[in-house]
Amino acid sequence: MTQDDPPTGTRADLIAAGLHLFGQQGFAATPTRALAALAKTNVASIAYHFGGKEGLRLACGAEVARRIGQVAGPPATELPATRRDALDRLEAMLRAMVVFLTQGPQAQDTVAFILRELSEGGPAFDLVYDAFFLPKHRELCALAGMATGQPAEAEETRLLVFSLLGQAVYFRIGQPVICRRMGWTGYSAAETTAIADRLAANLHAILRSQP
Amino acid sequence: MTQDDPPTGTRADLIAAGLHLFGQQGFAATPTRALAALAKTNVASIAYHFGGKEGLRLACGAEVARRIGQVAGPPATELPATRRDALDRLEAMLRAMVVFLTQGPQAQDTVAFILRELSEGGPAFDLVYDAFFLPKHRELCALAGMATGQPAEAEETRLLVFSLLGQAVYFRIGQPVICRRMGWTGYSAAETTAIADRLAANLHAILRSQP
DNA sequence: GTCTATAAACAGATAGAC
DNA sequence: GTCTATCTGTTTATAGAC
Repeated sequence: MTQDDPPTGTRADLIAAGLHLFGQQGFAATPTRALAALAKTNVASIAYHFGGKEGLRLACGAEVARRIGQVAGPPATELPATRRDALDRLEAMLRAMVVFLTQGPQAQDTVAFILRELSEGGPAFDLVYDAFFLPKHRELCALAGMATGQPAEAEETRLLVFSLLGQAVYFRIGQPVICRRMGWTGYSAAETTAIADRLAANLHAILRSQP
Repeated sequence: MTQDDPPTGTRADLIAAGLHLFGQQGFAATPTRALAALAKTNVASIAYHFGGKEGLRLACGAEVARRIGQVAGPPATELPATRRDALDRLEAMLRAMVVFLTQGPQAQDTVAFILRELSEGGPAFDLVYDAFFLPKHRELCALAGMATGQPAEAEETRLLVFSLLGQAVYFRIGQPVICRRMGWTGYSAAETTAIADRLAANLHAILRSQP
């Protein structure tokens, strides 16, 4: 139910509506009527399918965990052979993350929903932390550790990885500020590339100066 | 009224309650009764002093702009003489920002409120952008431009400054994730220092590799 | 499974005494 | 300026027809 097939029909429509509206306006600010209207169904179906508004929120969290499991895949079977390989893999993952955060068709809703749950301390947060954040961060730490020569789970390495991730996440969270200051109307392909190039340059500079 | 003396009495209590609760739970999720209770007054006083809940939100925004104006001060009169000076000033400002974001007695509420308004696209956002974000970012760009030898308002410079800021902001926004992964219970002095050292090291690595 | 109609709780705003 | 009591609209959840 967490890792299996995607939901269908009215359930899927309501979850899609939940991801979109909860992510955009927040949980409390979203009336059930708006959810039902966006999903082209009636308010009662929320209670029928999920037991209530709160149940829909949890179902959205489960769906996010499922989608992310699909995209991220297993945490890479073999470790890279050389420092150079580790650095390349780190850059590839960082670039993929920027693309996922700034572009992404349905990813936009997924990302917004997670960030909402994070800032609201919502119940879906634990789910996503265990299913995604923790394993992904460990994977990045293993690569960063190999690139710097330090232990993967050392405090410095974990903090270093967070500082790298933070740059990417900020461009999603601070989008309104950034776009206004940059004179952009949004993130199209050109802007995403500019951001990814900047962060890749930072990555190399930071890791090169490390040991 | 925007730059003058701080509010007093019931007005101040309500604004403090607004900053705290709006920042923590969001605007829509905060009932007026909770605001009145925290401010140790009655619900009617919100309408009396601010015209309504929305008015209180704006007053909170104005108060944030006022506090920030106090802390940030004027944008530094003279530019640094050498590249080395520019780098030192950048590091000092970055460290001050980390302390402001992670420590800070009343700053915690102030920061949370701004981030809420940012993510909700609230009306207080424009106020804070003009009063703080834009001038501060310009100041940082001037320093970064001097440190890298590029024009202060070049796209690369503006993006570089955002990537530096993003690291700092993320440690505030992602606090729940970060603390769980690091095994921290919160940000005390030791953790703040560790973060600031990490970001200062990143700053030097990035700017050194720039030109 | 889907829908309409309604119930019960709650929201923000306000009138009017003090 | 402060407060209690109340008004009016909206919310979520549910009962019951189809």
